[in-house]
Amino acid sequence: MRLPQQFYNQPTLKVAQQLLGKFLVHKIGKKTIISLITETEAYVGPKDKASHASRGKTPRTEIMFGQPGFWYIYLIYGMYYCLNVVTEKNDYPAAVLIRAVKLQPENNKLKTDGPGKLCRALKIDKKLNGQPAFGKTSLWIEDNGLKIKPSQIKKAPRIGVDYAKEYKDKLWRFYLNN
DNA sequence: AGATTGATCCAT
DNA sequence: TGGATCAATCTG
Repeated sequence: MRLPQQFYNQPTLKVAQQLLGKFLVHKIGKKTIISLITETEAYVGPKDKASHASRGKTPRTEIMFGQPGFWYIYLIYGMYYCLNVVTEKNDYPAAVLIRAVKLQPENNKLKTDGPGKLCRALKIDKKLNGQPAFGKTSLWIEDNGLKIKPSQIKKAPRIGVDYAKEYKDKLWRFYLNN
C-alpha cells in the first residue's frame, strides 16, 4: 500500500523513524526499482539552522514550506542529488532526508549507502522535485507491512551540519542497525 | 586531508 | 555580478 498524504502530516521526527524499513519505489517506464529505506534524517522547522528553510522561503526551498507528502530534491556540491520528502502542515517547513537504502533484491551491485549515491542508483533527479509522493506517481514509498521495533532504530547526530550551532548535536539521524 | 563541481543566495 | 557557501563523494 502506498503511504497516503496523511502519513506525512505528522511530527517530522516520527515520520523519519517510521520511514525506516519501508520500500522506496521508483517506476521508470517498464522498470520498477524497489529499495528498503535504512537511514533518514529529520530537518524540522524554521529555527533548525541545519535546514535550508532556516534562512526563509526562497524559490528553491518553498517546496519545504508547502503541503506534506511532496518530494524535495536538490543538487548539492554541484554533483549529487539529495532526496527529501516534505512533512507537517502547510507553511511549516520540515522534511525528511532519505540518506541510505538497500536495493531489493540485495544481489544488486549498485551502492546506495549515501544520499547522493542512492539518487544515482535509483535514477532520481530534479524532474521529480515538487512531485507528490502519494497517489498516482512514479516515485513513492510503500508500506510493506514490516514492523520495526524501537530497539532496531539507532539515533545519531546528523551529517555535515557542524555549522548549525545548537542544532548540530541533535540526534535527528535514524538508521537500522543491520 | 584535498579536490571536485555548479546551483543558490546574499552582499556589493 | 561576484564570491562564499554547501544536508557529498572519490581518491590516495
